[in-house]
Amino acid sequence: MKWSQTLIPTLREAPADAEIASHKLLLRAGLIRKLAGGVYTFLPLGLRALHKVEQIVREEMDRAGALEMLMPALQPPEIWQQSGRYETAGNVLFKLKDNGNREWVLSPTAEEVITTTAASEINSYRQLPKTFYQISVKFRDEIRPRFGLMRAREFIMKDAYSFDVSDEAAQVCYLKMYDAYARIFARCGLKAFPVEADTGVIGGKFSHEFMVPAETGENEVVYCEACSYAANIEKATSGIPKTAAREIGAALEKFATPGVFTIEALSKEPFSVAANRQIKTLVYIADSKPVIVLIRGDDQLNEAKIAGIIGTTILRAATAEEIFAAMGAHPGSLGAVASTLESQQKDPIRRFAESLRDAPKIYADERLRGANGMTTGANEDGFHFHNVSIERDIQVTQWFDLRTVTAGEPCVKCGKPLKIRRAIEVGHVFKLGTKYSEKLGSTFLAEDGQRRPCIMGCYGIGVTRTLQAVIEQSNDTNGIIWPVSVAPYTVCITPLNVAPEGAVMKLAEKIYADLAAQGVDVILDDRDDRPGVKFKDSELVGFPIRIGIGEKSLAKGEVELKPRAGAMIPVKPDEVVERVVQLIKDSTPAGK
RNA sequence: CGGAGCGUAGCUCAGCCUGGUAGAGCACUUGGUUUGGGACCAAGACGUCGCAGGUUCAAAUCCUGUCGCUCCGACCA
Repeated sequence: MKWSQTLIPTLREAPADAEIASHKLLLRAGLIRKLAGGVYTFLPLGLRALHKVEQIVREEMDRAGALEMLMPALQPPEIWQQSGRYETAGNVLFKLKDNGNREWVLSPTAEEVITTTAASEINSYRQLPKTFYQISVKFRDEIRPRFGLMRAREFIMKDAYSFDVSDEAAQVCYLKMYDAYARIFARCGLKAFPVEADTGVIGGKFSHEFMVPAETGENEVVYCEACSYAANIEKATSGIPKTAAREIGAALEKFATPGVFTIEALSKEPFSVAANRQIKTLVYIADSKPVIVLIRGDDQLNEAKIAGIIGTTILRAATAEEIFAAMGAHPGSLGAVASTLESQQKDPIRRFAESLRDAPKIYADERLRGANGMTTGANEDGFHFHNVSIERDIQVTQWFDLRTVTAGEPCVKCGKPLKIRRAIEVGHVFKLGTKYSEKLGSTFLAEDGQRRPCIMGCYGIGVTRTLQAVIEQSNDTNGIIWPVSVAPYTVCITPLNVAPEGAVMKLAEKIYADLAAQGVDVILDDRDDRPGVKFKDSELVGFPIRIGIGEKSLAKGEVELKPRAGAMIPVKPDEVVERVVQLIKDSTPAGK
């Protein structure tokens, strides 16, 4: 490609709405342009890079035996109602109406469609196992799109779905995909690592996310350097000890705490109750019903955990008004001690609470199990209790691990201190089980004559996000540093004098033709611009290899081979093609 | 959904407080000079000052509404 023939609108300055390095570089290097919030056009150069990522994904999916297909992005809402996700994923579903007022949804993933297809086309164990995938545009109604392609309303995702006859067979599929993912990210030049993950909206039993470490990532990962443990913070647990029991079994003691509404205030004079001897009482609204969550005063609730336990995504903190209606006291004085909770809730003015048939469920963190001598709100404004024994005084519905792990806690596997770092989620693999196959009727007749639901798995890769993650992980002050595997062009030839009959341009044209003949993706910067402009642009765009040709070096019988991330190598003109081909070979990971 | 900020040339922004002829740099066009790290000179083109309404003799500027964008928050009672 000749530079003058394509469109590479580089910018000296980044648009003001770009925050992170990769987003700025995508815009400055002329790869994408924003059409609206979270909606982007891929310009020619950006599309080339995107296609390279897609091709790597395609090759590895094919290698793993998955079958490519293409499903509609525009989908009828009925199948979403059937799976139950019309409600549970409702906050991210784009919904629209056609001119006949019929409703449609724009697909964020395609479990419903593929399961519907499998239901009608797969009927026998003889047809299994099967894994299908597609690379297509997806939609999410993001509350707050940001960081360019990282969190967009419209994006490209590879989604794959496996159908198996048994858990054992599904496990084989899962591992195959897991391996394929490791290969894909390695080929993209990404340092991605798998972590245990929460299953979120998709649902299912078991999952891993593939994470790219980055300060600007929107996820936090808990990991152990001593052993293999790594988990999304939404899922992570630690070996932190339970609250130490105290010897005494003293009776409840109510005391006045006027103006004290925080854990911190209660930990100071004159009360001096350490945060780790307090019980924090939180109220959430899950599917429009209040639930009470208890956690130790010095711990943080992990909302993803409680949402997972209740099995809803429609979970939010209750407002002060809702809390008073449900509890009969205001935040800061709440408590779940049985007697007070009951008396407050029975108060006739608590209409909201009365409208609920059942008392709110009380979920407590495991770390509080067996705790006594604790302090918590009396569920009466301005009062707290001392000497609370949680098992004696509070009717806990169920115990769970609900707290958020913090750095330095002992690893749940090996006991060494855990670390936490930020990361970008680029891939996600799930074991789905029969959640969708049961609801949408994807069953098969087994060898024994029994009809059973398929065991499913699903596997996603954010293709556009992966592209941006590559840039986020590989750039410097001058611009992008593309790995060869996803660079829009591998080689940029930069003649410093573009006079058509000059020796410089003639040599440039020859090297260009020779490289192209070798199958190298090469671009020739034939613009009649000053050298500085051309050098800056080639570094901003980040081509892995630049071949500089100018009168000065040519007089010495040399051209300049400049790897984007390395030092300049003088090379004889008739050796340059060979050297370039070798460089490309050296920088391509084995196994391709 | 709550709070804050911003919408002026393709991009970065000034002008707004204190109402009175629409600005700069970069980019773009033409001519000339220059030519190994984002050149220089000259001439030029590019704006319903987000949109709608109001106040006023007069609105980019003040007021109201609206749309869009950005940031913070929407666990830590």
